[in-house]
Amino acid sequence: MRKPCCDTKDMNKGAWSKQEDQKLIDYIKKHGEVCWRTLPQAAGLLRCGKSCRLRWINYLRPDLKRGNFGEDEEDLIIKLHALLGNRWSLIAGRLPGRTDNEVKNYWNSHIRRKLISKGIDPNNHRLSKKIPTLQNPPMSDNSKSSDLKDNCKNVTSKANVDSYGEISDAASGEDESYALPDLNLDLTMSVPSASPSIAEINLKPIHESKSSRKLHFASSSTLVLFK
DNA sequence: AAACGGCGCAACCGCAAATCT
DNA sequence: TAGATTTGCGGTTGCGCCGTT
Repeated sequence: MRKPCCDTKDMNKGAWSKQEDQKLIDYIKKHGEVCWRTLPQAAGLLRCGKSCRLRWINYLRPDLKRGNFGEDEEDLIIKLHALLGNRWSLIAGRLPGRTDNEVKNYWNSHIRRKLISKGIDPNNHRLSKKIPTLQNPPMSDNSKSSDLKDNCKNVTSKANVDSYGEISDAASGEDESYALPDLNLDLTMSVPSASPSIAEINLKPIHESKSSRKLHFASSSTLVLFK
């Protein structure tokens, strides 16, 4: 069994003090984002490395934007979530100055509720109750729904697009066509020979995220991409 | 003015992926 | 190549703030 990342005894937990923040900032300014495991001791902090990393990434980093999300950012989050599901770090990677935690919180506290109130299932971006007419779109803010609708206009004939501009959750694993918004993502695709039934899609966020994770799709699913 | 409830944000936890030895 | 260690991610929780009753 692997030991925990740090001894919890003798470690501070909970909210960070100004002094702790300053110590962390000073240390990283001087040495850069080095080994998080050893950083706390070297910086004179009674925190575990994980906690330091989180504090730096989510709060102290100088390039963070903070403040309210703009309408365009919100729109982009919705589109990216439709494409990527709950892959917050990838979504945040497309939003300069935003962190995965921030995006996740914003989704859960604002967007999710908003979509639900408009009768849209936030998990798969489908209408959870059918709203029949185009004349009465489900969103009170028409610009958003029409944005998504516009993005689905160019879909090939395989995609089913309803009055909302329905988008399936790519991560849901459902055997259906996917109508994806035009996101200009850097996508490369390969089919590993060892597992011909699975296609691997490498998602490389353009904005600064170091890691690129692989999404696995059943090959029976059809991806419909926009030009 | 006090109590209560909802909301938003920061931080923690557990797990998996990536990297190192 | 396998096991150990570190890093990163997503889900969840806890707490403070603010509006309502």
